[in-house]
Amino acid sequence: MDRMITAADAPRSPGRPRSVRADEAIVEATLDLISEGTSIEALSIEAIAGRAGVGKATIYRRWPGKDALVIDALRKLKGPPPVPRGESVRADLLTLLVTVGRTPDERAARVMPCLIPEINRSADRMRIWQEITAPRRQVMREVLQRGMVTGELRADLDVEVTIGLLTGPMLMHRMLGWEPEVAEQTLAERVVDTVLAGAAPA
Amino acid sequence: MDRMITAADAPRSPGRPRSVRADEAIVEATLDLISEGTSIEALSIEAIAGRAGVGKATIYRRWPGKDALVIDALRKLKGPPPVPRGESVRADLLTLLVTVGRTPDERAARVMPCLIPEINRSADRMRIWQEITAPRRQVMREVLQRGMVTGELRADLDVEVTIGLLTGPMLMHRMLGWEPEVAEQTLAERVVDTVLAGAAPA
DNA sequence: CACATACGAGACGAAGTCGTTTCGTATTTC
DNA sequence: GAAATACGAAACGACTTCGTCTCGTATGTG
Repeated sequence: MDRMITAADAPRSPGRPRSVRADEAIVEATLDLISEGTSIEALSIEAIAGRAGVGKATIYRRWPGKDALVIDALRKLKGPPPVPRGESVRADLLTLLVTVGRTPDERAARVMPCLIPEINRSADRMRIWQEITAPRRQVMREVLQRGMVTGELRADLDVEVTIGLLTGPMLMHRMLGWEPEVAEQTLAERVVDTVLAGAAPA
Repeated sequence: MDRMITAADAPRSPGRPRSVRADEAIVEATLDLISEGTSIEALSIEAIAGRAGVGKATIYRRWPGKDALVIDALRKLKGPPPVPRGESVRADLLTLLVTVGRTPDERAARVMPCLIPEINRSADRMRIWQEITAPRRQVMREVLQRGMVTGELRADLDVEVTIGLLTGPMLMHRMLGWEPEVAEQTLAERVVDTVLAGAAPA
């Protein structure tokens, strides 16, 4: 994967050092533009430079092209996965569900839908996506496995599919406008409770 | 919504009539390009004309611009929702799930992910999306309600959320590469059975 | 201080796209 | 046969973006 040459790098060479301020301004401008609706394909270096208040050369000095810059910017967007409090499985799942498709950064919710076409354009990018989202799935997996041990969940639960059952509707809600009138907290509760109860008669 | 002026229109005026062959070639070329990964924003009239073997003027004679053409092309892509056979709720749900994100046209599965950013760019487009997908959700809703009557499903089932539980994982699978190693038929069975059984202990 | 490098700004030619218009030709009605 | 309209092809001027390069200036190391 392409890596930028940051202000932090460089073996203390002579001359003026790279501006950390420019580093951040470029990445921020990139994320802003994407989150405002500019598709990655239509994203231009000119626009990024203009938004960042930076010369184009300053960008090309750091990244070989648009794609490498975008990948670096998206890496910056991700935060650590949320840590559930561990009280009950139901409460932990609720905590995780309301953050599906979110990160600490408010722009993430708007950026994510824009990435789906990119993901589907190459197996390589889909792999990158899997790596980024894996830690979050792992957290949910551990909560479910804990529930199977404590008896809060059935012992023969299909854990992987259950992750999909919980996550899928939340993603649909956020990315496809499913059930737009229902608040996220309410939807999360209904999803968890319906998954727990099952559709078959008691 | 903008409408094209088709070969079928025109009150039998004199002069050479519009070529139906060109109509179809333009729409087909548009769908081909989108399904091959060209984002809608990056889609060019030039490329469509070239692919269709048609002059640009022939396109501008029918549609006012790119957006109107794309909307018309997507309309052509949709087919009627599948009709479940009505044997058992479980079998009907399986039938519906394997067609989630599909239509009779093979390209639909590749086109759909490309539309998500467009949907999220305006409330108007999200509404159009809802209208297109509503009939399919309605079919699943009826299957679930039938199951509540026959006793195959619990009487107090949250129908809307259950639709999301069933559909969401299949969409994740298709659009985000979730569980890429699992076959669709197998995944559909596991999803249905896990939803039916529920996660809580028996 | 001398030197090296980065900075923002912008000029550069090449390429692509836009929507319109003009070709010469083809097809249909009256 | 005359008139009307559509056809594919291509040229038009205006615009945007590309990646490179050159300005004059700023900020570091030695």
